[in-house]
Amino acid sequence: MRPAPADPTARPAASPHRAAPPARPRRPRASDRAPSFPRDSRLVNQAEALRAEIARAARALGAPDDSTPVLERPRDPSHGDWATNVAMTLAKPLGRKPRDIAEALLGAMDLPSVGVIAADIAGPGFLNFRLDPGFLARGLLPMLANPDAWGRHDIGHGERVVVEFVSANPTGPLHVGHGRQAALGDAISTLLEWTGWAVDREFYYNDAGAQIANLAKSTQARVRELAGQALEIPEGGYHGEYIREIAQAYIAQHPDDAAGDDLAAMQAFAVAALRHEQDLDLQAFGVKFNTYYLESSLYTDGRVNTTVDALRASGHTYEEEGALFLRTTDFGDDKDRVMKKSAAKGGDYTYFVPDVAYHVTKWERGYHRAINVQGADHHSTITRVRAGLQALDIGIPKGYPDYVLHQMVTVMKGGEEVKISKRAGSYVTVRDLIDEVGRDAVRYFYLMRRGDSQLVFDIDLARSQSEENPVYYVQMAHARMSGIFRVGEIDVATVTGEGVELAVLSEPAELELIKQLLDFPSTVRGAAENLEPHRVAAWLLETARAGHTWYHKHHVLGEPEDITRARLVLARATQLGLAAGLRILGLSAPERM
RNA sequence: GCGCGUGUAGCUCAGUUGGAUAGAGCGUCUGCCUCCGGAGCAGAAGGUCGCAGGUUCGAGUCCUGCCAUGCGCACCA
Repeated sequence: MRPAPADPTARPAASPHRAAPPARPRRPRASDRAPSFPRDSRLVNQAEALRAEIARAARALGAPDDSTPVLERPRDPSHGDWATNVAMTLAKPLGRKPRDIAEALLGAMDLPSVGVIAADIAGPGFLNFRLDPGFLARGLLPMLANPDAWGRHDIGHGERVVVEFVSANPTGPLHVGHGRQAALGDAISTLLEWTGWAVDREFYYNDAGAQIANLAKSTQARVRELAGQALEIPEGGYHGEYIREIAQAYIAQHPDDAAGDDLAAMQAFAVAALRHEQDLDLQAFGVKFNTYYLESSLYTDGRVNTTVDALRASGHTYEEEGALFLRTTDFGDDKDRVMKKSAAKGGDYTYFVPDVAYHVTKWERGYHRAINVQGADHHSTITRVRAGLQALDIGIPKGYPDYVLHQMVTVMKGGEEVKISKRAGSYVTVRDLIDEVGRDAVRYFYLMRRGDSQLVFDIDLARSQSEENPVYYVQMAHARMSGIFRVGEIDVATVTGEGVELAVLSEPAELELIKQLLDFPSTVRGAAENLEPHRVAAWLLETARAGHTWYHKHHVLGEPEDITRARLVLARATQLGLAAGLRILGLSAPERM
């Protein structure tokens, strides 16, 4: 069992005691994004260079300084490598026809300096650019020179953010919904790290309250059953097989209480056993948390009481029929919520009160951004927790914390829905999935869809080792690229691209692959800003496809030397790109399969 | 009834923050195996983007109203 709770002072905040810090926007929005164009020569890639040049020309024509040229890769290759719609968007502010503006822009741009070899005006005013192949391929060089930096951004400026996920009650093994949270939370955390945030992954244990009491009574029922009494699992208790195992272990270690009279001891024992079990589940899944926070500690250290007192003082509470209410309707809820039950109902605090106290600690621990990953069935907590934080009026911004909700998971096997697990009884566990299909496949399947669509986990597909399984398809692409260096006995460290004529990478499949790889940084950025790891999964699949296509069509080894040298650069870049994407999602990048 | 989601190819899903002829995988059909790994590749068919309005140069994407569907709406957590 871990020492609990996480020591809030273990990692000093930047300024934990600053009074009422300025509110931070919850997340960058399109409208917040500074239309900044790098003006130095160390541009991230060609796209940025081209964008900057378009912006420069646009300003020269009198466009407002904050106009942001949108650059995109046309679906139709005949439209060039990059296209922009600035001429259309500038039509109104400049009071000119889009096509006229497009023409003027072309005249004002220094095309060769950004690698453009052909540009034309199409349709209502699109500007299409075709890049010099060699110029395009040189965009891969920074990747080879510094693989660890490729795709990273500094959006967070090192600010601290806490991502809370899984946060299961220690009342049973983790179920498939927790698994989705684990995969999502871990990938979102990694994405935030890649974009310049100082991330802490936190697990909040609901180890207090009614569910834990139920756990204790369920354990007691099993202990007594083992002592020869009739089994009487209490209402709302836990029926899973694992409770019996815990009871057996309890009796073995507490021979003096074979009758099951010490409820407190059984509770402590069961919680410890299940926390250990959940740790093993997470270990099997490869998810690590920096901090664990125990709900029970909020009671023992007085934070719950402090929070309740502060809420009372805020004037947003009232008593009715012996219960204490928080007037959450002051903050957009549709009805007020009970904070403290009436004496007749036991007089306990309802669950969201410690939750509010807990989120106060997040703020006080210096996290001015907090993200909670939860199942959609916990949706109703959002309004309550936020209302509580607002009622306290201690400078916490309105949208704090941020929530990423995911929809339910159903598991399919043999064309039928799987609903039960042997050990847990009433639900399928993460461990069941990992045992069936392996960690990598579980992670990928969890992450390949948007969180807010329901997920059907197809065990048969996930365990199939063929091209129809996207995990194998992606990992195979990486293994193939690795295989080139293995077979050619080439040390990848020698593949730097320096002095290599990359213009020979002119085959359509090569250009396609290069452009796909160059998309990686913006994919990472978009995925991080929107907290949507599935974008990386989609990128991986497309990149793998482009890689397989290229690999099949063109040989790297055994070609004329200049071609081999250039293609080794592309193979290395593909290998690195795939490995980076896989790493973000928490998957391995095997060298051979 | 109210709140939050979701409705896109036969199936499972993307859709670059409003762009050009809506994409991918699987499935189906047609081809291709002496190759750095065929655990692969090339191609084809397949769509009134739930329905109806609206906003504008332009809508799968934004707005409104319906329809279907998932979750939630406790002095449970």
